[in-house]
Amino acid sequence: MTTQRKEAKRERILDAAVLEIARRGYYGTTVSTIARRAGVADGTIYLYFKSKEDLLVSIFERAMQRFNFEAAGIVEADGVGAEEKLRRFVALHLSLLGEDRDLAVIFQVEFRHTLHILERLSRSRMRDYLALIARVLEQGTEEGVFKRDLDALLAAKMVFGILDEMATDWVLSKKNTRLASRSAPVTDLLLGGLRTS
Amino acid sequence: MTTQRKEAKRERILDAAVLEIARRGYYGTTVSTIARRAGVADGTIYLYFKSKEDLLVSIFERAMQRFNFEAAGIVEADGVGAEEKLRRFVALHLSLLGEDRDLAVIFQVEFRHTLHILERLSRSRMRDYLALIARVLEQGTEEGVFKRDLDALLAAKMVFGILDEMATDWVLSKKNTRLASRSAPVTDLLLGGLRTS
DNA sequence: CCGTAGTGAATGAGTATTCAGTTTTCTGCC
DNA sequence: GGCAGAAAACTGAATACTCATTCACTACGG
Repeated sequence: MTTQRKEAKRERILDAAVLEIARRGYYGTTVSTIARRAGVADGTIYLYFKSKEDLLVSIFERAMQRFNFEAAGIVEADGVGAEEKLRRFVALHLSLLGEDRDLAVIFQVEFRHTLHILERLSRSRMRDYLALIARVLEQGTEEGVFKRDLDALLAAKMVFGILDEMATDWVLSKKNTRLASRSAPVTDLLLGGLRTS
Repeated sequence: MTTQRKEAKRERILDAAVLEIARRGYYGTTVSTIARRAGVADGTIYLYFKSKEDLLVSIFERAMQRFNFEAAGIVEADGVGAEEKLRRFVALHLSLLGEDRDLAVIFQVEFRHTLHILERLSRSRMRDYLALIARVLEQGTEEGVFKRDLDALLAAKMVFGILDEMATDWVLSKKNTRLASRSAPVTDLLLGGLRTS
């Protein structure tokens, strides 16, 4: 079997897992259910993934790879100011999650299942993502547009916190709003704060 | 048995549950383990709680009652400006979680187990908590110190998002920092934003 | 001495993972 | 092309658990 065909099957299993886990939750989804949706036998799952948990982590890895790739494109753009980069970053985060509700559910809910999984995830790709935000903030202070005394990493976590809460709130809301529509108010608050200027 | 003694036993079970679930996770903790730590038989748990899930929800209810009580005290204080109220609110949130790591773990991780539980929780006490933040922001716009065009509820969610991320980050970090030490930078960013003024 | 509270072994449902057997794909040869 | 044999991929029923919940019985307090 060619590498390409194997890769495609792996993707099919991951897609099936995203769909089922988003709807029934990680513990509510059996490996059999995922296998059935992917059109393979239960045992086949274990040819591609070490365990059910490994499957969940692989969903995360695949998604974060895309997130980080796109985010890096924004951060590394030449001749773009920090403010504009931040604007784009916020829009990107909200768009990527807002365009795939199943994935959003998994990111906002299912990945937080146990301290153990959360620790594993946050130690990996998550760090890179936060570092990218921090880079934008550092650029901003260098340009003199962002405050001089900013702790870039801490501030990056706050930026992430806002985006994360927007996503969770959207996932939980029944209303049919677009997540990306919150880009502007989020950026405004981040840049200008609550105070009147 | 007096109501008081019954209440005390219920509290003991809740305390035991907080401790065990924080350490092993909800799914990693058996009802037997909780019973053993509380010094009661397995069956006794079911005299006080409908199910294991009800136990988790009861932990949330008990904690949120305290949170909301203390938060309401801040929001309803007479003769205090919105900026100062926000400062106090941030400090309160970070202190309450920072002083009880087990409870913090449960809040930041275990409560988010399934969409189902999260929905249940966010529809109840969580709403009130957000509403309290929103009230402070509204007061600020009325006073003219906060921006006029603020969507108070949306901004409240952003405030909450930052606090929530600070707490999660603290829970996941091995370092021995105090969560409350982040009060000042959080408040600064919220009030003044990233931009130089 | 009775009703309330508590007990903990038994139940029964659920399911991740394995593995002996089957099918498909690949390889080298005519 | 086509074919045998080997290797790789796949299958799904059986295994080997784990645990929430129940309930017949016991102990206790008023």
